[in-house]
Amino acid sequence: MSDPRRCVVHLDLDAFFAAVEQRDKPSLRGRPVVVGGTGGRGVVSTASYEARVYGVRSAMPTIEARRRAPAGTAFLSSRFEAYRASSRIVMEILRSRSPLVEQVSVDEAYVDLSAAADPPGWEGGRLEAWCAKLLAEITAATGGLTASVGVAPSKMMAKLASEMDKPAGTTIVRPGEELSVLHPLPVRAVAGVGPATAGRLRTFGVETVGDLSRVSEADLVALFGSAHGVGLHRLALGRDDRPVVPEREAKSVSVEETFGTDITDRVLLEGELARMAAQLAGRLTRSSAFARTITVKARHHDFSTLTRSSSLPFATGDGAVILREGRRLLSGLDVSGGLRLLGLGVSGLTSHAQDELLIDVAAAPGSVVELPDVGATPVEEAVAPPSGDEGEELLGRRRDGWSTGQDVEHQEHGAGWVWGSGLGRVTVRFEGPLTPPGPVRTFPVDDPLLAPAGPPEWRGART
DNA sequence: TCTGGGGTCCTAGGACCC
DNA sequence: TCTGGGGTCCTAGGACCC
Repeated sequence: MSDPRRCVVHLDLDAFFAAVEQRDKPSLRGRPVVVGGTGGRGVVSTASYEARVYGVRSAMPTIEARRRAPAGTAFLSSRFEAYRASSRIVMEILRSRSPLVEQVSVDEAYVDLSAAADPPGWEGGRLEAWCAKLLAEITAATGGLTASVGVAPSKMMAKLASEMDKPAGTTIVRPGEELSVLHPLPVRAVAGVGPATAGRLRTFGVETVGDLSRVSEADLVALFGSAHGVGLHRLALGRDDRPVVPEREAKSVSVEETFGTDITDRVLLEGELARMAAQLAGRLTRSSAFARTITVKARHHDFSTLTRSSSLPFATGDGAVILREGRRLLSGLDVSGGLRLLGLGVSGLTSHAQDELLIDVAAAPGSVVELPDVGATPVEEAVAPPSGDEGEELLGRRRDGWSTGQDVEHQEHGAGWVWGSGLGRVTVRFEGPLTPPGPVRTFPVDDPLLAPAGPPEWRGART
């Protein structure tokens, strides 16, 4: 069993993206809201609880969600800036409780309370009171967002506990109670058991974690390999001593895009590659990182996906170098059948550029070392000119520049959000987190009085 | 139903070196 | 001439997670 002295908290913000939208858009409160890709190939990121009633789920194609959801459901594109702002507030609150906080994603974190200055302990009702206070503080500080929390002696059990009473619930699994909670659950509850592993286990009659716990470690290793097999065996027995790790260094950075229609035109694809290379270079620069390995990813019309990668003899943060490698890798791929997705990534990250001098020294005397033209070519100039409206349309981008849910500011009507756009018009609802539901007005898409805006200020909202 | 975008970790084979 | 074993690096693909 895991160390009973450990006390791990898992916190999960409830329907996070949708909840932020309902907070910031009063007319959507109490109504079904679906956040995610709104285009033909989009998928759902988050559905509000009102939308889940109709069977709308995360990762579902948006097309399917539109079929299931009732009329009047809001389909919004994501506003990551707004979600990050609220996430930061929540993470700060968690860090005020313990120095050991591991942020898993924008809406999820572990806290190791064993490292806290004044841990509440398992006995009495102190832990319950501690959780209630935490959740109340989060709700107050975020303008009404709710979270669910689980507490247990290990990460796995804390996470499972946080899922048992949603939304806004608290579940505590005390030392010694783990197996009675864990074993009745389906195998999918174990971290690392996805559709493939669950499917293979089912063919052996293994349905629950209890079933899994009765399979020998040797059999699991034979089936799933050493790392996965050993891990499954331990977790099924409730043994989980994975530490709460505050900071991890990124191992790779990537950008990818699924197009509105499959693309066969290499000029268009190289233009996309250039955009991605510039984006990657910017992200590397901002984190003072350099990369040695470049990877191109391509998905065909039939969803088959392949990657091609190559490692440079030096680390680079230069978009032109990344782009040149990317183009070389792309040139070796067959795109005649059309690509539905193109991606570009870098890995082998280091915090310093291994400058070419090192390679020079390492090279045999007299040999010629081909140096990269570091920084010589601005990425934008290294490719064909932007593809124009026709290209944008093929790529599946909005030509009018407005996305549903986006924050805007109108010089006469004030702050609002894009309710919808098309046919040269954009409709805006003028309301914000601190106002009552507001009126709707329609403008030409190029109305000079209308401009994109940052996330609205919600502090002071009544909860 | 027809499948996003950002990641992590693992495996396996081949090259290469000692 | 035919043979070893181990270690590291690289590439490709797949499972999984949020």
